Amino acid sequence: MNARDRTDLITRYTEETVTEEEIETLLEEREDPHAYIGYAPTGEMHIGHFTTMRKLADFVAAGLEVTVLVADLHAHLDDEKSPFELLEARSTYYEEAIRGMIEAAGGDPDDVEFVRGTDYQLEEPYTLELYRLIADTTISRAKRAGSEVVRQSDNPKLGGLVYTLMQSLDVLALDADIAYGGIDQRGIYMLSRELFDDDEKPACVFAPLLSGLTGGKMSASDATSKVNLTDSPDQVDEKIQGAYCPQGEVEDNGVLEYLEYLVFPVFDERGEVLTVERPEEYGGNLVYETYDELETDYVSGELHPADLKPGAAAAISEVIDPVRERLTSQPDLLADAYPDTYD
RNA sequence: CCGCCCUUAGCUCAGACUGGUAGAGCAGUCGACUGUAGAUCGACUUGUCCCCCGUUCAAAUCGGGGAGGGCGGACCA
Repeated sequence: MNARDRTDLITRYTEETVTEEEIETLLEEREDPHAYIGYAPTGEMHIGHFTTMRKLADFVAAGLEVTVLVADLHAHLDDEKSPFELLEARSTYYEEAIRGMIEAAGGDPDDVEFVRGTDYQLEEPYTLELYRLIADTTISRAKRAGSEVVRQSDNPKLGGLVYTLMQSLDVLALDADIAYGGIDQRGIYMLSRELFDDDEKPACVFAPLLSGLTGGKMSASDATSKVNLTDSPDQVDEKIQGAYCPQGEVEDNGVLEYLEYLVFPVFDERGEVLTVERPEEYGGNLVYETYDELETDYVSGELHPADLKPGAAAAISEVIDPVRERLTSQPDLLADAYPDTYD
């Protein structure tokens, strides 16, 4: 693969790349540039995480060295979302879930290096650099950078601001050439690019954030707005059945987005196609090899939501199935990480 | 260290002055209408009124103590 093809692979199904030229140049000059994604082990992982993780298989295929940072300290710094005592259990669960997602997406988890925040964030040179950033950055600048990521409240703690600076610094600490994450991470990595020299600042790749199933954004606090990795086929079916899904409309349509960014990319990797069962009275079954074909039928009205939903639910279940199996076969993982939910 | 304010449904809050079986909006659940969902109607559900003690026939409400949160003052060789 040449640099151009590798760049295309790295940037496909993404929301934004900063900048494509930088990435192509990087690939021309270096054999195996280094990409990283960080996750704070807070709440249970869901289908939105899966669409983001799927890309790591593309990264590996494009010849990037890939690191996943399990940012344990960040999970506590962001409004104490994870209690200090649970950081270890949640980090273990996150790593296992992420391995499962990479494998389900057709990648080999062993091609990815896992790092914990506490592996390097508690000592020099990291701490010293962090203090310099703290001294150098205004409160309003840090607040703006982290506003889409850090939990907002009337009485925010300092943790949220330190969180933002730490994540900006992680790029350097991990020696990453490319910072990857959801588009919500944009502000933080733009701060990174602003703070550091040209030869240190990261190129960025951002994944789209999928709409929630209830219309609008996916919400951590609303179980019906998203499919969890451990949802049974029946639960998935129930959630998709209840999803906001206006006929012919693509806007804010979580069901279609799940298909575009998760189901079809994974099916493509596995060599599968999507079958939509439809009663004879409405024209009989349909088979789709690509998302574009499906969207065209949906927009034209040929494909009705009531027929799409069961087919989409089955396909989603099929995609998350290996991850669900992996997690439910180790019940202690979730029980230890979320004792209040699984007692 | 001192002073003041706040704590009521999943969320935002009213009710407290003047004690009498705890409310609204949003959210949620269920029906109707759609070949899905939403929207729109219709119905329904929701409580340790932060905790303890006291006064009273009766306390979310009054008094005392405590916890958590917020704001301000003072100190600053």
